[in-house]
Amino acid sequence: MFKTRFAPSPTGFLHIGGARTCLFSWLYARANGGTFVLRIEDTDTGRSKKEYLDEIIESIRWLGMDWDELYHQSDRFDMYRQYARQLIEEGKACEKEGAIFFKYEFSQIEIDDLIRGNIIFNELPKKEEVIIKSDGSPTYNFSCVIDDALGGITCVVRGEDHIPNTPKQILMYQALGFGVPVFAHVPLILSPEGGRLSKRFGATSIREYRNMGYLADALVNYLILLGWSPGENREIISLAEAQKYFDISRVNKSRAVFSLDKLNWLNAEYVKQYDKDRLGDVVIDFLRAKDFLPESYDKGYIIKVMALFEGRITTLQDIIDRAYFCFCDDYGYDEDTREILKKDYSGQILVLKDTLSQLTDFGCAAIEKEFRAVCERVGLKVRELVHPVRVALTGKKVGPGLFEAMEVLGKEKVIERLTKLISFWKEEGQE
RNA sequence: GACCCCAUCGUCUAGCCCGGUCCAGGACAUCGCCCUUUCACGGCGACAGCGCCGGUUCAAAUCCGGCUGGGGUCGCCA
Repeated sequence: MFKTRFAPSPTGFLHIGGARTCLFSWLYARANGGTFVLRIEDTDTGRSKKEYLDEIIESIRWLGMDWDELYHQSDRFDMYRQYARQLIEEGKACEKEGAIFFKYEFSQIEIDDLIRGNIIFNELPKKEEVIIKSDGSPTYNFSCVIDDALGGITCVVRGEDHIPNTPKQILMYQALGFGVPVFAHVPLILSPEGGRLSKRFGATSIREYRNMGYLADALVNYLILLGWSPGENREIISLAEAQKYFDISRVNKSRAVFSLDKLNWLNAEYVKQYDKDRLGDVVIDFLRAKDFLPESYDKGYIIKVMALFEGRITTLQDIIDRAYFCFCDDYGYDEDTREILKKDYSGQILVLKDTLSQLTDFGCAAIEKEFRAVCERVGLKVRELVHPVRVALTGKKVGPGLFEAMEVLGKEKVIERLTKLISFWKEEGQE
């Protein structure tokens, strides 16, 4: 039976690195039909905060992971102290300056690591380790060993920054008479600058990525690819599928640099391939969180707007920035559209307006047919009329396909906005 | 400083365990071309890599050793 765990400390938000470690641990358990435990390492009572804990739990859920057990180390202090006392009685630990120290002898220690093979330590820098602090709380190394042993964790999956802790912990397992589990130290994630993923790099917490408009499925897919590969040149893979193929021994030993470019590509890819109805729900949630959702919104309309921008946006935030005209009428014409609006096409647009207003089928195919016919009638190339009309309808120089956009906006708004452009030219002419 | 980890295109990686099929495959990014009402999407193509040295071998990205480079840890933080 496989059993793994993820043991976050609620002293900060869940960041990219932690999420990836959690993911690999979860994947390893699920790929083998095992169980997964969430253990909250809140032994540092001063630094642990409930808001961090809530954020961590929310992020893990958002990414699509679940767990079979969840417990807090802060509920188990008595137990840790009991084991420490046992060590004192056995002469393996001693009380000093109000704290309890575990004493150990040097010996060669071998770590059984699923990712990097065996790691051998020939020397340790110290010969004693604090296990119970003077305030009565346990230290990380001690509570970690006891919980992993008692919880029946078969493989400890954690970041490679814990490798130096492992020999000390193995000594504790042995002193306590527990069996030693297998380990899997996953490599760290580096920031694009090469250093550790931290303050230097803009966004590090999972929540920030959510706020920026990344899809959970895309972010998870990206994280899965960072250090592991399903092979066969596959890049797009869901959590559910990764669960089938994940093999922890194939996780890379080397550190990986976080690439926002690749995440962006994956996110755009997911936006394109996502089930339309589901994307609608996700977008609605996002817009609501951003306080951009109209009081009376129509999911069908939002799905149509998304179709308009499919292949043109990378994050959900782009909808707010670029599809503003789909939700509001109070936009002005961008500065960079001056060149397009320089020439006055009022006459031709008036013809277009009249023709379109008589159209009964306001579908994009019919609109395009009429639009081209009008161009021919007034002696303009299609491109000459397309650009000013786009500015009229969107306020922008670039945007979605014009005829599709017209269909989505509907006849009434199109006519209204064309009229507005004609009066814009009128005013310009008077100045 | 001590202990430990790592090393394939700029980046993520396949290949490495079981040497030849690899003058190293895919992807992102970049740059061209095509498509086109703009921007994109898409299609096609280009650029670009086995850190170095030595060994083993008929043959090494693949095995061994050394070097160099990068990283982690050395808290009554986790």
